[in-house]
Amino acid sequence: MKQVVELLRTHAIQPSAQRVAVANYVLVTKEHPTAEQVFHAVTATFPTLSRATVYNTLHLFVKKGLLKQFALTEGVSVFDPHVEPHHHFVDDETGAIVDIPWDRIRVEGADDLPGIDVRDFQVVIRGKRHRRRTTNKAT
Amino acid sequence: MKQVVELLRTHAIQPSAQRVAVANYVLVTKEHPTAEQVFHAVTATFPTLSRATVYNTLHLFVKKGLLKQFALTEGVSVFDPHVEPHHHFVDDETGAIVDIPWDRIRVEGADDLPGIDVRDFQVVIRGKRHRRRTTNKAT
DNA sequence: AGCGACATTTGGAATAAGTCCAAAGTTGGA
DNA sequence: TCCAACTTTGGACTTATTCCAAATGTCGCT
Repeated sequence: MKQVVELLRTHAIQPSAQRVAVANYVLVTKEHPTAEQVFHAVTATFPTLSRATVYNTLHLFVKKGLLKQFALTEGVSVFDPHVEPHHHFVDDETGAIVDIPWDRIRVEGADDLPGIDVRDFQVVIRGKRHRRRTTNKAT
Repeated sequence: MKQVVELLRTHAIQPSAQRVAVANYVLVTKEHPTAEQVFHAVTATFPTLSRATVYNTLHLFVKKGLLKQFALTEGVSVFDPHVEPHHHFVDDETGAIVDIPWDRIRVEGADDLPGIDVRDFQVVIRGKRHRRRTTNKAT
């Protein structure tokens, strides 16, 4: 908890109560929440928090490099505290988003495209998670 | 023009005037338009077309396999008549989206992830286009 | 402790993208 | 011709997000 305050300070962010509350959720989660989900999660413990502040704070964290913002599903942005390069899997059935480690996938040629100054890239995978592999037949 | 009617028929789509008008734009463009952009482009020649019909038609085309829908920029979907697997480059400065041929990039390991039934994947590249090298083309 | 300057938060209005709906229009085939 | 199914439409509604001006909080200085 306390180290979040330090983390914000080292990123030149004033650690207001609201920002600390948002940080304590969004900088830790692996769920790739939308802004709305952040709002719901944080208002549980900080009921006076406003939506506008959630948006302000998320965008500030993105600007300061504490978060990444991704467009992986239609209509909404999701936020991810995992700021190092990595890939994403999107479960078509549930909408769940899962990080895929950078080294798990080998990509060749993406940063060497004519006329393009590549800032970053990632592989986006869609599909479904399959049921646990067991020797039982479940039907 | 006429072959669009045939194309719709072979995909079990009744070729109404509205659908043909939308098809003549969206099945040909390389611009990755949003629904709103389709609406604007097509109402230029078919002024009575409604937004609802544009959405209905785009979704129908997606369902019938004539279009792909992608979430590449925040908040909006774009539509792409290029339905074969390929990658995308998104220009950060202009928002322009450009297809990258499948074979231009080699990806290894994306379809072999534990617990995941991969339906498809693509590389999404972000950056900016750099100055054109003496491409002379009439504007 | 008080003050001013600045930063931050807030609720609500505004905007944008998309969905939903019931009524009206169109069409193909018996 | 007529009808049942299909298609289109405008408008209301929802959801995500931005914008704004007022209120509140913070900090350094005296």
